[in-house]
Amino acid sequence: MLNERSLAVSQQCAECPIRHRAVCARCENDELEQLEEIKYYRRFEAGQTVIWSGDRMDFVGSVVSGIATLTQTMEDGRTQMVGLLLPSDFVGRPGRATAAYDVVATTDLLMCCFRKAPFESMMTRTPHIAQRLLEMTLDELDAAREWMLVLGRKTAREKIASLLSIIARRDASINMRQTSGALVFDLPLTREAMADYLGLTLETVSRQISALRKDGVIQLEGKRHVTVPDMSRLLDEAGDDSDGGLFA
Amino acid sequence: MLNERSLAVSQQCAECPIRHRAVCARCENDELEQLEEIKYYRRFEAGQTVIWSGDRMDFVGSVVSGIATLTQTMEDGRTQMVGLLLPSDFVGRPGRATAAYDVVATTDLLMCCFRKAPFESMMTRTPHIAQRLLEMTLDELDAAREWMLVLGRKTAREKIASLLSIIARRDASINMRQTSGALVFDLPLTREAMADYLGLTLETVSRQISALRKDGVIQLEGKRHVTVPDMSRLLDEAGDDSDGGLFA
DNA sequence: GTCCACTCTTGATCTGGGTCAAGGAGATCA
DNA sequence: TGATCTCCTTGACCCAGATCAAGAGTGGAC
Repeated sequence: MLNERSLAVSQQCAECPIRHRAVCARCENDELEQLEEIKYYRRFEAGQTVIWSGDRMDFVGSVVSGIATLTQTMEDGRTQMVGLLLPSDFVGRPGRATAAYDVVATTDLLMCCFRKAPFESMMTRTPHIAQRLLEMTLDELDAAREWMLVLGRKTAREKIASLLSIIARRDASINMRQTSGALVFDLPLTREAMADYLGLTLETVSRQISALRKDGVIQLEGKRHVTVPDMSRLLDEAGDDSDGGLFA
Repeated sequence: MLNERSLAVSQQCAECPIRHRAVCARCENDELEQLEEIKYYRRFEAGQTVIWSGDRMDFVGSVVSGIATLTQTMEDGRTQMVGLLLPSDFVGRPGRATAAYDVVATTDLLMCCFRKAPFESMMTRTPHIAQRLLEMTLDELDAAREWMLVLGRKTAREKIASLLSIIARRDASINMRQTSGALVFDLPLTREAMADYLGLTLETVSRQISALRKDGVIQLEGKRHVTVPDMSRLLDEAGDDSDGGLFA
């Protein structure tokens, strides 16, 4: 998941948000070289599944560009998105053989992968890599818990506003497309994907977005291009007291 | 959060589920002694707050006995429980100065704490402690994501059944109170706490528990003492396809 | 062009769970 | 033997969001 630390890292390294530094910003050159040897890139088209829940997973890696989602599905088809993977976010779990969630590319996606076994052995030899992964995992845990509040207690309108704030903030940090006070960005998700993230139906998502537009909280150009004239207004709609600490 | 690994650990060490081994089962004796030097116990009564969200947190630790909850609260009073801390579960975050959630003792609670600064420096010197914490954190992350599905997509009845399965399974692992095929345990939470965990109101929790009782899925003796005659029936009600991987 | 597929919007209606309200069942204390 | 408090149950009613249904853009293929 996205957070301030990984954003900072991704800004350092434009070509590849990882350059192994998202994995470990403290690595020395020889360690980076070792990582270099076991890394490879994988490219996915929008809509492609990166890995299915339950599949054998013999790599770990992180997102270079594009967006992927983590989803869980019940046997009757109900699905819940449990994570949004943005550039520099880490995927995979050292110490586990199979994937726990479906990972799907929402947009065209480039991933930087490391074969799991050598990555793990490197981890035992290079303590600060484990520490770095621990920090990242704790950030993700916080994000997941933040999202539990959204799912459990917020209204549909608040949920939409929460999601828009997250995307807006992430986009502002990465692209710096601010002019005046307004934030402008493109929604990287369909209404259905937003619904799966928010525990809503796509109709409700559509209705609430329309309502926010009607009330002037956001402006829409087409279906995906969003302008937020007043970010604090949006945060207010999201019901977030604190401005900090929230991310995807 | 509870999981199979930490359960196994807690079974090894009856007196104190940690004995530092929940922190690291691989520690050598001299490392254990170092931990011994910086450890201390704290005792809380049922209902007491261990720490408030935003407070300075200068320790990490884990639960020895009793149950605590992690909750988030919005300024209008809506609250969402984001974690249930059972014996051997870890609390606190290396590298962060303030608590992110309210931690409240639900029952009388004994915690084994370590002062944060020395614990952190020990962590950098003892790589497998960081790895152990990483494993535990990844387990918690999985649990949080599992819970996102519960919060986002399950019905009230399924939510109750999910929570009961978790508690039943945890209790079965710890206390081994199985006779015949039935599981028997006491609910460690009030209806209100269950509601906060499940994103429901306490009235709905009460109604759904009554419904499950009426339908023979569970039996109740008093308000808290539960018998599950057929665990697979309960799991079925919870809508869980897979039996594994679920915990609090 | 004009199909077709996909995504999105909007309306009408229904319903699960929230809200409000009135007790009940145990505890603890005097 | 109540008095009171906390926790829980149950009923009546209501509403936010689900469901069902009917289009409206939009864009690619031919």
